[in-house]
Amino acid sequence: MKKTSLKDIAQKAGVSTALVSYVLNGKEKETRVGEAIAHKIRELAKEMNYQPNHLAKSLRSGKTHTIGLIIADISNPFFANIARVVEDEAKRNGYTVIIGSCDENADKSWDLLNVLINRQVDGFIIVSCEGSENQIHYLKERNIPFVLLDRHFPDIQTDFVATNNYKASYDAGIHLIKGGYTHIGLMAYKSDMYHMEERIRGYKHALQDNQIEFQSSWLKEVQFESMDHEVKTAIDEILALDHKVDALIFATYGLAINGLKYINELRLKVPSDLAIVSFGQAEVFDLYYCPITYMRQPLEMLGKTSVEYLLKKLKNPDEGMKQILMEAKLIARDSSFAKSVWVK
Amino acid sequence: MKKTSLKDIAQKAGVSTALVSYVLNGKEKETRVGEAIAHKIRELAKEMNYQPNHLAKSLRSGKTHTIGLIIADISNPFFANIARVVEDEAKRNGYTVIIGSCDENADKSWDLLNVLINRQVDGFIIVSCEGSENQIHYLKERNIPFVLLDRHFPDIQTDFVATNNYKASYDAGIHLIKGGYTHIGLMAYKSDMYHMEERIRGYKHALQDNQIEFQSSWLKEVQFESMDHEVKTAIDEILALDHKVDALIFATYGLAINGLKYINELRLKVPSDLAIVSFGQAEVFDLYYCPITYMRQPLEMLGKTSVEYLLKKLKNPDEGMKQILMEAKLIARDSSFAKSVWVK
DNA sequence: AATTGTTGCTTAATCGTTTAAACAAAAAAT
DNA sequence: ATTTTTTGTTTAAACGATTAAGCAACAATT
Repeated sequence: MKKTSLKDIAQKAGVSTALVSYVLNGKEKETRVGEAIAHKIRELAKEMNYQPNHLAKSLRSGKTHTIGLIIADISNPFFANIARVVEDEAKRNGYTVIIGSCDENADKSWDLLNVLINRQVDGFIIVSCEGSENQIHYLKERNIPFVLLDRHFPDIQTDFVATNNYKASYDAGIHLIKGGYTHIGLMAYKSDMYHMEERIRGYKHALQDNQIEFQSSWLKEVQFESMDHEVKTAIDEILALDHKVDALIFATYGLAINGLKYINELRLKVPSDLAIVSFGQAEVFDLYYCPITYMRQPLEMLGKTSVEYLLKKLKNPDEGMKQILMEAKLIARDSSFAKSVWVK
Repeated sequence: MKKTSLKDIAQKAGVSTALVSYVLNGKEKETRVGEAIAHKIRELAKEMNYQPNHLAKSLRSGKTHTIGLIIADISNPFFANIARVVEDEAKRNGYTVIIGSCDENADKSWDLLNVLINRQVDGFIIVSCEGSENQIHYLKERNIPFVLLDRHFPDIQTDFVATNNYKASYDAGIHLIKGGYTHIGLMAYKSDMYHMEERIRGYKHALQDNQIEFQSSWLKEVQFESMDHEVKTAIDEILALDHKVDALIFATYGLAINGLKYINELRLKVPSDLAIVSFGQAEVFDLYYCPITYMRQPLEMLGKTSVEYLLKKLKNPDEGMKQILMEAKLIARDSSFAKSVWVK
């Protein structure tokens, strides 16, 4: 049983395919299709369960109503959730999303980009990974519409939707300082990505603005690929210091998970031995015996806005560049409970 | 700058599009294309950065090299991970995956199915949700290839790849019994789905085979939609019983997360107050102060095999039905530490 | 009565491929 | 020298839709 096509309907109705197309696309008025025949066509279409062939439509129109979503790391629940938001929002607008994760690997990202371009996606939403600047330039050159999500490149003029990472990190620092912590560490990725630099910058400024001198031994930058054991070493180190750290900020979800596991192994008490604030968000943080304070990023808004920007651009390619930084919100939990209260 | 098409190359080379197509598809031998011209075409293609238009190819061939993956609940990390496996395996075989989550809702599943059918996916891999039997019948009637993943319907003859849930649940029970636990509860979803029934059946048999009389008050079936608070009530109840439960099996990841959070709130000690074994798997279970014993399902194998089955079916639609049940493996951790050891 | 306008429909090109069939020229066999 | 075979290439239809342009038939206007 083959799928019914316009032609099948046309044949059965004894008219040309043009008429059928007009009617089923609601163009009967403009194109002056006869009342009676229009009715008949609609009947037949329903009867024969006509479903238009997207491929043919797309080939003709040059629009696939498909968005390519390239995500740096889909195993991170923050990104997984944002992907869901993007998918839902796109669906609400009649778009389908094809998702790909490049696992923080620029080569993989290239492959994905090409596969999706060949699939004629109308545009991209991209959570960039390190070393993928050339890909952004490529898209710009080829005039393929795209919006950067969560991470962007300050040196490249693009549309983007991201979090104010400087501010978020600054706030995290301030929160701990206000809580009476004075030796505050930051665990981040070793990376040239702007969002990571911003998180480091915000952290440093928070210390500086409160007359705490930043110690370079407090900042631990670990490699994404060898996170598992580098995190352990880093924690060992910051705890062995003279000016031993009493609070630690994790700059990403992955670091937090690894770090907390190890802190568990060490039988350290949070927050008395070590206070914690983390980026990223996941129900997981509630599972820890002591709920984890974290920076809540406006996940829904980020996802929705990125779709909105992209769709606007698809409708009107000449629209101006859109850039927005959204604020994260600190969710205070027990893991950063004020030292001033429980000390003494 | 428009994309280069076959025609563009043909023009520049001064030949017909047919030749170009033959050469670029490696059919030069069968179709006897001249050595020289073939070379020239290949050169030009590279030079002009030719990328075939997938839409046109698909329209012509009737094959999109795209798989629709419908997942009951993508926010469950087990499913999220299996989705990644499916995606990777498909990519390795030159297929693209379009993922949709129906959030355990049969209507949403219908929508997804239709969207994807209109997009002309070649076939489906489906993690079914409750009440979606009609959709399976629909696919069978329309002769659209598909493979059920993780969940299947015993009353409908289909290809499927799933876990032996009966055995897994039985093993979970046996493990606890051997550990000296005698009052064992099971928290499951209220559902007609076969995989859930099997998990209940396995649990009951484990008790029965060890002369423990099953108490209906030990089995808690909660609604997926109102899981948050129903789980709490359920835990309250099984702890208030005369024959109070000393161990609890969570039949899914979502139940475990909610349950463990609440157990934390109650300040119950695992495993001394309550031992835990859970289905589902996630790094999260390591984060709990007391690592959680769980049934590891062969995630990689499940995903890969489902792709393999589907692709085989796409190549040869008449191939026989393939069904396989894989075994889960119990990963013993502290949360189910043998009572016989710590109780004097 | 000739012109113009309106209505209702068909024709045919197009999107970018694939591929069976046709064709012409050269080479081989009779 | 004619026929057959081989070789290299082109033609054109097809996939399933959209849509500008064309064409009758009839009605309305001059």
